Amino acid sequence: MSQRPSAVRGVRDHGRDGRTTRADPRLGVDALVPPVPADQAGRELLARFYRALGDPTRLALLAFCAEGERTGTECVAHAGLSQGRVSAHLSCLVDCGLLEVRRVGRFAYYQVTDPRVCELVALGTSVVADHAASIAACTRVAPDR
Amino acid sequence: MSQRPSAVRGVRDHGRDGRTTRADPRLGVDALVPPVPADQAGRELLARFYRALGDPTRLALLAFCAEGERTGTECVAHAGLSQGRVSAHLSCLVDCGLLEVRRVGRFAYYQVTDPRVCELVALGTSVVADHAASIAACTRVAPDR
DNA sequence: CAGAGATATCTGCTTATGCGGATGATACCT
DNA sequence: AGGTATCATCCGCATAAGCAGATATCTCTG
Repeated sequence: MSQRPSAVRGVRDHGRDGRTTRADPRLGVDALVPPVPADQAGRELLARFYRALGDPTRLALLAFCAEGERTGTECVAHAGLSQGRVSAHLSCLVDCGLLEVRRVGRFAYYQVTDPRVCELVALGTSVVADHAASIAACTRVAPDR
Repeated sequence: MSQRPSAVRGVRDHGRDGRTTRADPRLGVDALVPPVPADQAGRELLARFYRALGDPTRLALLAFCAEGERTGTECVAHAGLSQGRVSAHLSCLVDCGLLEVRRVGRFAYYQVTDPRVCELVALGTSVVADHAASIAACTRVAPDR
């Protein structure tokens, strides 16, 4: 079946079969393991949350609504898409906890209020800045057709 | 065209037309605006990055490779999917800066090394914990067909 | 109450993305 | 060299998810 990679081949030895582990002192204790849910359902939820951030239109709306409260109509004008589509995007962002909505009469005021959302975006932006070229080249999982 | 929402209607007045803004003292200065790129191309990159996190299989692989270096074959066994698919997932994660790969002979050792990745996952998990029900209900943007 | 504006939802279409399985390219072992 | 294991890429297929446009609701104004 699957072979064990044969140990240490001239590369610096740092573990039983030449591999680093979290116990490896080179990595330090603060390089924590990400708290990804162990159950499939939890991972599906987390994945769905990240997918909500995985659309350029929603990111633009998020930035727009971070500057202050915005009505749906203002968001439509800003996004330049159909009213129905923008409404759906906004609902999605609210459902995922990325945006809050305050309803007054026939108006809906959207705004980013959770500071974690800003941190999340800041971290993402930071990583992207370091890998822009390869991310641009990554045609995701499916080949570029 | 679009009406201006008429100002202040009994609700607490906190702005020109009853809306909060980032200048609103209630929000404080540390409630920063998320640094979403102003250009469409930059947002597309950032969105693509988040989409890489938006798949339960990739999240599972990320967690698996955070515990220490893992070979491709080990990842295949852990994910329980076809070898080709897992390989593509891993390449995607590497391209997006979420995973690093070290190649030795015919083996590829994958591992999470960037602490920002862990922070990113921790933040996401935290927000998801507060909105689990509505995220589960959010059939994304497309209606549930 | 009738008309207009603001939102949300539904329909049908198109593209993106996940999947298995085949194929190909290397590296390792005997 | 020949056989096998590891990993990457390609193919065709099925579903997810984005989009515009049409309605459907509800609210406000006159």
